[in-house]
Amino acid sequence: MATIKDVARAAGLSTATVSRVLNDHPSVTAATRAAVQDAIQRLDYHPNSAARTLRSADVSTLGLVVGDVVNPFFSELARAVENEARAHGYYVVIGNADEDPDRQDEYLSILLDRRVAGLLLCPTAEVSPLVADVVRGGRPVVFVDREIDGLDVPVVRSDSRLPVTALVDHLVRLGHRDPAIISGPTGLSTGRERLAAFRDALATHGIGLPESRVRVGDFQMDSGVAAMRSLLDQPEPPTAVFAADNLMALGALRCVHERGLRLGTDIALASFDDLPWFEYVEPPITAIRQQTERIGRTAVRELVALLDGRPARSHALPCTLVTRASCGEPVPGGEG
Amino acid sequence: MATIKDVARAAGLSTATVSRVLNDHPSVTAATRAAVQDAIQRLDYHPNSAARTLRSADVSTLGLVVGDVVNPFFSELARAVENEARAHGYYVVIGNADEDPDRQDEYLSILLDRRVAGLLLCPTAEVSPLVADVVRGGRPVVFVDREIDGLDVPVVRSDSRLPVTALVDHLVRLGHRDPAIISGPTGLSTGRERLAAFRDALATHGIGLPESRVRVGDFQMDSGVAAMRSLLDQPEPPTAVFAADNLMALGALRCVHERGLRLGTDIALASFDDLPWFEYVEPPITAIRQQTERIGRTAVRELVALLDGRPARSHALPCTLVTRASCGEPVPGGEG
DNA sequence: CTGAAAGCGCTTACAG
DNA sequence: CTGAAAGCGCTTACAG
Repeated sequence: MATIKDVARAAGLSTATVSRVLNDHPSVTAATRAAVQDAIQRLDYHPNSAARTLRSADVSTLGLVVGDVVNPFFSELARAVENEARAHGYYVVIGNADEDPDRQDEYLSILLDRRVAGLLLCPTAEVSPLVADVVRGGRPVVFVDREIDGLDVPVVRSDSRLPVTALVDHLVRLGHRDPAIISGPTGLSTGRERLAAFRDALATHGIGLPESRVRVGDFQMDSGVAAMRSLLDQPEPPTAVFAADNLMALGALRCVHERGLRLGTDIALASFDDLPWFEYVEPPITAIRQQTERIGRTAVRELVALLDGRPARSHALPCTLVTRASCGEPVPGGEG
Repeated sequence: MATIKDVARAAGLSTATVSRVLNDHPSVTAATRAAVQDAIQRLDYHPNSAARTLRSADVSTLGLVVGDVVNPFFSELARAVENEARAHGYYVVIGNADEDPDRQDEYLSILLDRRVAGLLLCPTAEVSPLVADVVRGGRPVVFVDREIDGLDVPVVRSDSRLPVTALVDHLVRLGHRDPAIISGPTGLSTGRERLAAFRDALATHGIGLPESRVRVGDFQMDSGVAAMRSLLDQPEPPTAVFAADNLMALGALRCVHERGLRLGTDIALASFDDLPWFEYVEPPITAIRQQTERIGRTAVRELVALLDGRPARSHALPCTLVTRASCGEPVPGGEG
């Protein structure tokens, strides 16, 4: 692999000059610049970023470790992060934890090894020595979507309490007296919060949430299928199910179809996370809509603040309940 | 931040010995090891990985530049790539081109700068000097999903001809005499191939494909909405539309709903790319199913072959037409 | 405007 | 088993 020395030799110049060209230093003649660029071209030279960052930390790239790339919430988030980052002059390199704490840590250290300027992390586990180290080491980190107790890191996420309460009110109004939940992992803040909000809102209506009405999935599709089956296999199955993310809702939907049940009539279903196609299912699916793009953009802004030496703060962004017909009779003016 | 020197000084040893402890070198006394570990603890020392990888090249990571992260095809591909890569001992770092050739090139060079061992690329543009350079520079590269004319790079992709022909037969059998297509960019091999296959298959039935039956999108959702509107706004709109990827199909679906049309009755719709929720729309959507996971895994295997100094080859994997009801009356035994 | 030289924080033959 | 020293590929004052 060609090094800066090879380029310098090929161009008949010093490595210092080559370096200046690489870094767009103003004091280089156009001719010299051209000669260097030509040599770079010919040798297919790519600067070694390890060496580069050893001298001066690379400040052009942010790292994003996402919970699960195939989850539309995270891919939309990734796109928003990228767009906002570019507006600030940063690139984004993505690692996929696939909801696996070990993978998360691996990508964390890979990204760190590559000396990204800052990190956006959707934590996949509550306890990770690596994450704790990174944070305490003073590296610029912002959490997205999920937080970790005891770590003082800015978090940008949705506030689930209000919309979940609204959903429960909606369900109760439609006559559901025993709603169930397919929860996310209780080891994740989002899993815990949505479950707690659901339980508390039910309590308001004098409805309990016994074990027979709770299944814990992993935010991925298959766990939604399994959870739904298990809920429906009970002697007295629930009449309504709230899936704590879109992938588990998709899994639940698969189960409903498997069994030939009619959505909205035989069984009500609602999802945390709204997706475009929810509108086109028959009947359309009631969902809690997060401001995914805003979450991504806000997180980047807070990270950029950190990088600029300014203080960063946390955000809990509001969500909207979009009532459609999947929980029973359609509500007039549904798209609220 | 503490360096290896600080640790050495604190422990009264040389940096060489500290390094040996860090790398679990066998020839270190237990006592020495303990002393070093103690110093590391006290100073909260974290090795500088840039310096580390400067000495010993990192060969553990592959780069993947994807066409568009929010496209489920690519996110499923990314997951498959990652799983297969891990089975071979590699990590995968992802860059998102967002179907933008400039972004693609930027991520290409970022990944190259960061010294990935090899590259998986879904080319976003036919002409890219950077891509050509990389390939000619002899770097291990495998194309996924799309190929570039004139570049001799192994490609792993779907063979679209057969399934598109089957789809056209299906449409014609259901009485559609003027099917239209929402094509992908003709600057991309996938865009061109699917369009050509569609046109050729129609010709077989003595049906032409005039300009009024072709709209060109960019494989993203909004372009599907616009294309569908434009198709339907004609004096004599088509009775059937084939969207050349899932995101444009979703856009087309949005338009169908906007206009209050009944899918399968007022307008037929089929998609290249199958998605789980296509089954749950009313009526369910006919689609061409790619072997996405297999594409990803095969591509990694070919790249690994290249990295191991073995020859790599191209693959055109077969697809299946999954006929559902969105193009007219349901076909018995649809899931074929 | 350009070059010689020091040095970023590590690892690793080479000695002892 | 441990240390002195060279060097990985860059960048950047410091000269000229």
